[in-house]
Amino acid sequence: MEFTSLVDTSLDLSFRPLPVLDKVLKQEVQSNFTGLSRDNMLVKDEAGDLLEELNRVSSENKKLTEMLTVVCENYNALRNQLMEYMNNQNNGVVDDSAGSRKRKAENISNPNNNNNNKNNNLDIVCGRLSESSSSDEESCCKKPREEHIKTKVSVVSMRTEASDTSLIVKDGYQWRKYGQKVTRDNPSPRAYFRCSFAPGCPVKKKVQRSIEDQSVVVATYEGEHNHPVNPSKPEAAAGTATSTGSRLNVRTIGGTTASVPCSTTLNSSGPTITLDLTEPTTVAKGDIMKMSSSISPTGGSSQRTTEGDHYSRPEFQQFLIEQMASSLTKDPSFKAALAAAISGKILQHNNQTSRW
DNA sequence: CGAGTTTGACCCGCGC
DNA sequence: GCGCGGGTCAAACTCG
Repeated sequence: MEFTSLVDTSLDLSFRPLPVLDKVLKQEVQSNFTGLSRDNMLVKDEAGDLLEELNRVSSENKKLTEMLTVVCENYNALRNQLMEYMNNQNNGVVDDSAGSRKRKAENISNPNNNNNNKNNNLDIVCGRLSESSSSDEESCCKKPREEHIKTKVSVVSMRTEASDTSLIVKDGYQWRKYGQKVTRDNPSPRAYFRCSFAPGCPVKKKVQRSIEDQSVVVATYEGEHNHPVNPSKPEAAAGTATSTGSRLNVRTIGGTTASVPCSTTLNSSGPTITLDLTEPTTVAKGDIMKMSSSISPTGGSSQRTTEGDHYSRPEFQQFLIEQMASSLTKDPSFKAALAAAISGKILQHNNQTSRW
């Protein structure tokens, strides 16, 4: 969805006063000046001062307008960059498993097996992948792709009941477990899940209990969903862990953090956000949006939610715009500058029309 | 009966 | 080249 399609965030400072307003202003100015003409001597000094003041304010307004233009340009440039980044994320989703390896033995011994059929299906779904099947292309694109995937990795840790041995993290999506492995560095097994809600969805997640705290389940998400959250599980979509009552910590691989209306903690792997979800009331979607958009002034650059695609959702974008608008309108200096710019434009316009 | 889970085997990258 | 370990596959099994 086009970001700009929601709200035109650009500031239109070009002055096009309504004819009625223009008339009223002219009358006002005229009456003021006719009133002043009665006492010319006294007015001359004041007029000189006022003109001086007017010139000063006008030049100030000019500067402010220029600054505002620069700010708008910068904002637009940033917005374009953001759009580009988001488009890249949406379009550049690569299923690293699909175009991938086929079992050598199976290919030799049984070339018509199900595995081949599966890969063909995936090639159809993710047309991009079939293009990259040649080994040359694969090798030359390997590094950037890996880097790209790295940017889409997010980690979610969730505190569960100690008695709960399942490795289930309910997050609104439908997952299919395809493997489990005991890793060397952690005695608890790691479970591998693939998103099964939409065919061809490239997202995978690994779930493993924390080595430091066995009651904490750490889920690592890779990739980005190419479909919305499962609508049949709205409670889970809001980030609620339903099974046992739990706490949810969200952080990105980059170690960034977010200021959210809940407690923040520091652990060995960096700052994390703890959402106390043990309460029976579910977290509203709006709250998640708030959390997603509340960027810590001290923490870092960005914060992604569990799925990361909240950014591309219209509700989030609307919320972001509202936040930006409200922060601007709450800023008295911005309001003063805007008022001065507008009044300057009005005066400038009056000067021009009075000259003609 | 279909969808999901379990689990042993296999693949592959990486370090030595 | 070899072994290790993480990741994946797929047949067997379970469950609703």
